[in-house]
Amino acid sequence: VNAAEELRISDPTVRRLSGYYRILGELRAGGEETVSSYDLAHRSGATPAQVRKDLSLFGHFGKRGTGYAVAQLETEIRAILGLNRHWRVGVVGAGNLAHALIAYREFAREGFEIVAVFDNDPAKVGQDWNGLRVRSIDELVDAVREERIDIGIITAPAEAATDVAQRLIRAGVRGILNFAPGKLFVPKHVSLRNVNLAIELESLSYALK
Amino acid sequence: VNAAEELRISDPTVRRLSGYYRILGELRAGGEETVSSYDLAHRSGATPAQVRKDLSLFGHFGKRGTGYAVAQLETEIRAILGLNRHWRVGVVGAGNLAHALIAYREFAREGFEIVAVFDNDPAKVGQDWNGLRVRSIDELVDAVREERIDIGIITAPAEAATDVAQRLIRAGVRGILNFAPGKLFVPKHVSLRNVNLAIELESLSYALK
DNA sequence: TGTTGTGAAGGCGTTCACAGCC
DNA sequence: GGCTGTGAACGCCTTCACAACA
Repeated sequence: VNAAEELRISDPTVRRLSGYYRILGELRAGGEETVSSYDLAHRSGATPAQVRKDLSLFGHFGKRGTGYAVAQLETEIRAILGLNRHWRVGVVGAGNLAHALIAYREFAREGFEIVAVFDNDPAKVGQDWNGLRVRSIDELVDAVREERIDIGIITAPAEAATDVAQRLIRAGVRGILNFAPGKLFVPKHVSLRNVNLAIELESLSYALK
Repeated sequence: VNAAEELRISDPTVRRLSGYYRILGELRAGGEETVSSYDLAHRSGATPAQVRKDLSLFGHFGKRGTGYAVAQLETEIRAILGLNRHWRVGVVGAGNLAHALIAYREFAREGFEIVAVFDNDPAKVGQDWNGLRVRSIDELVDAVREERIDIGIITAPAEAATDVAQRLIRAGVRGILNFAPGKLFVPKHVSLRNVNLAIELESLSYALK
């Protein structure tokens, strides 16, 4: 019974699932075979009821009196999150953040492969980045199509972000992860996630004041 | 009239304020003197009612029929967010992400100064990073106290994050921005913000599936 | 007239509490 | 006895709608 296609799942739920998924990987590596909603809750920062409700939206994965089978639940969530396929990713902006993303082990492990890097600085174009040649922004639209890139990550500065997003969308990417501050307008068939480091630090500042 | 000390302000509200603040800076640079809740809403992705409600939690900043005075509102929000003071920041984990943070112009402009970098890799300790000497993790507690560091940023790998957080807390930081996956347990006098890149990409993956 | 400030209504996610099942 | 699955209650944030006012 999979209700995913019918039911609307909230963003917080999806983000928690991602958390459960990581924990399940650790539990499996540690030899655990079952886990209760209480344990998952404690490790993830959620509540037991929350864990059960989140999982029940997608099926009946648990056994009363026992809990959830670690390996099976991990497989279920992998499928729910769409991690049992390969995602081809392009990064725009060949700076330090791009370097950090390319080096990030977690990504490759979950099926996100960075297959292209772009920059508008002629001095950077042509450089070798972990085996990838940095390409010009002018090649972006064609390259995204050729490389069949699904997801674009914008690490370019704010001034360039709008233009970069338009190119990515024109080239047909369906998802964008944006690190530049400022609002991007995207058509509704494109999914957008924003990570704004200034907001994180400023909300900390507010809490500390 | 400042209700900040009495009223409980929600996290979403604070994050939106941070967005308004950035936009106000742009408007001022563009020579705008007033702005309406409609305009701020459109530029930030909120709704006009939301903008007015957020601002009304802290005072009566607007003029009916006219809108908000850009420069004045910017000053108000700066004070609300605690950005009219200097925050001393330490980064733990001298990798690519740390490089990106140190190079990030936005931070310095808003009063966040990175004054120390730490790593546990002997090969990195002693290296020069934009004028900062990379210090050993073993120096962390003493250095945080000496340098009067308020905020710690954890860019270390997941395995090290718990230990790093404990050291930061023992040394007396009041805020932590954590980039490592996994839950950190902090006492309630310490504020914690998490940025988890895997969750961002996986929630995109879910939306695209 | 144009726009703010705000009580009231609405919507949505979380928590409760317990029936159901192993 | 232990733990899941879930309808109902709750609480919180958002949106509405309009009075107040420049």
